[in-house]
Amino acid sequence: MNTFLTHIAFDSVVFGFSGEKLKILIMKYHNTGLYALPGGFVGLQENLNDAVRRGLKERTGLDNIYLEQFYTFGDVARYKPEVMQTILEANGRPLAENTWMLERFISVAYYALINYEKVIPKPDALSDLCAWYALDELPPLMLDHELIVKKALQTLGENLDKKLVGANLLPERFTIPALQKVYESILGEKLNRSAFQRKILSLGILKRHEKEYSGKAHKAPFLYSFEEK
Amino acid sequence: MNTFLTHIAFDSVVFGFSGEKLKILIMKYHNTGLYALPGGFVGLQENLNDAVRRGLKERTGLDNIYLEQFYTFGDVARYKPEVMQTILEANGRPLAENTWMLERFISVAYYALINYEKVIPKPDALSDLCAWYALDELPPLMLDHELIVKKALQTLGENLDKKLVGANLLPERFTIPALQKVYESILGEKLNRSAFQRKILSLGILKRHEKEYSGKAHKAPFLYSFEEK
DNA sequence: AGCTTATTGTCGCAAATTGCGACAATAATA
DNA sequence: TATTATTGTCGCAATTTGCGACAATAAGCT
Repeated sequence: MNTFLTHIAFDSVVFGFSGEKLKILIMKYHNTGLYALPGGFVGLQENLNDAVRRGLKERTGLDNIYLEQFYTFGDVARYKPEVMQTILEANGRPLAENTWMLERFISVAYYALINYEKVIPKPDALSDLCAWYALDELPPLMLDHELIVKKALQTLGENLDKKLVGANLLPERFTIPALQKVYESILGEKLNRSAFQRKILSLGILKRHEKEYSGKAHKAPFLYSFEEK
Repeated sequence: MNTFLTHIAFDSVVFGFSGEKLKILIMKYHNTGLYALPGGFVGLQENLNDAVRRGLKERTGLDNIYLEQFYTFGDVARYKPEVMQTILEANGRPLAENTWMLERFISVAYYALINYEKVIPKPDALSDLCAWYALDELPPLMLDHELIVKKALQTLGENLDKKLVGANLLPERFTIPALQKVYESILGEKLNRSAFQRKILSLGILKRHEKEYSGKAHKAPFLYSFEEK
């Protein structure tokens, strides 16, 4: 007996920021060469959002992740049973017990923003790799996962200014210039430095701390964190 | 044998504008007193978006409707099999053949914007009413449908300025003051008249036509339509 | 035909926001 | 002490927005 809802899956686009680049978590399935977004299924008695958080916890070890649902993909064309069959066979899973996984799925997609440094990605039972890939160096992804990534990035860009979501990609204390680099990678364009600083600070939700001495030969920037309230 | 995907439904919040008020389409199920959003299920070989358009066509008679997916509701708490059972029994549908309808559903929600005048709402086989209700005079809706409406309105407000989506609620030719009333009902606030006119016209996507003589004792406004290109 | 009323199209101006360069203030190095 | 790279701010022009003023109607009323 199956313990998950049939025909429903979720996929997560997990963003992190490192080396001045935006990266996402990608899985690689055993013995298949197939790359995919981390995803999963919804338990019979489990809230959809909880299922996604459970999946993220398994992949990253983190609770309390910034998470947004952005689109549900439901085209027939994304139904390719031979792909799932390949994955199951490569893992020695009997098809007879997993026929529900060969049926058509609709996938609810979420994006997550996390602090890159806090994560040690963990593969699941079917995969031998879960790792960061820069957005401009992604391997070919299976099914429509490249489309999902594209739409995630677009939605993230549109939501950037609602509060200060971009800062979820940085450590708890961060500098304004670092935040600007996050914005620039998401939007794919350079922003004016002084205008950016003025705009961010005018939101009035950042608290200034000590300076950060990088060891480089120039003025040290201040560190900021979210203001508690 | 069931011809729809199990565990997946869709609901539509169909907006129209009439009498200076925002309205939505609401169904009433036979012999139950239950009010609900128009919705349906996805055929085994049917794209999700196409299923929603099919449902809208059945309810409104219209093709080519402005449609946006805005959220997928997947909490366990929205699973109330007794509600669906009540509806089926009130229609004399044998439960034995419809057990899939008593299982838990995840619902993908869409909002549609249509020209009120072009629609003659049609009930479906299970309902005896499909009619317009002003947003501030809605009957109590079943399950979480009031939450769905609330989120639809919120999303619509956030997307109002992307192009000129609000104009989809008006006839092909409309006046700027009429458009302003649409915006005001969606946003729930008064807008400055001259600033609104200037902003809308500055988008440069409206074409001016003849004046509209209302028979009232004052200057007649110009009619506009979307510029073709 | 004038006078009145309600509403529309525009304009002007002040206030707020944004783009962009200038400049002084560092932190480390030579 | 001079040099270099980067940061925090300021000033100013350009753009956008909020808001009132005013002329231009369409029709009703004497």
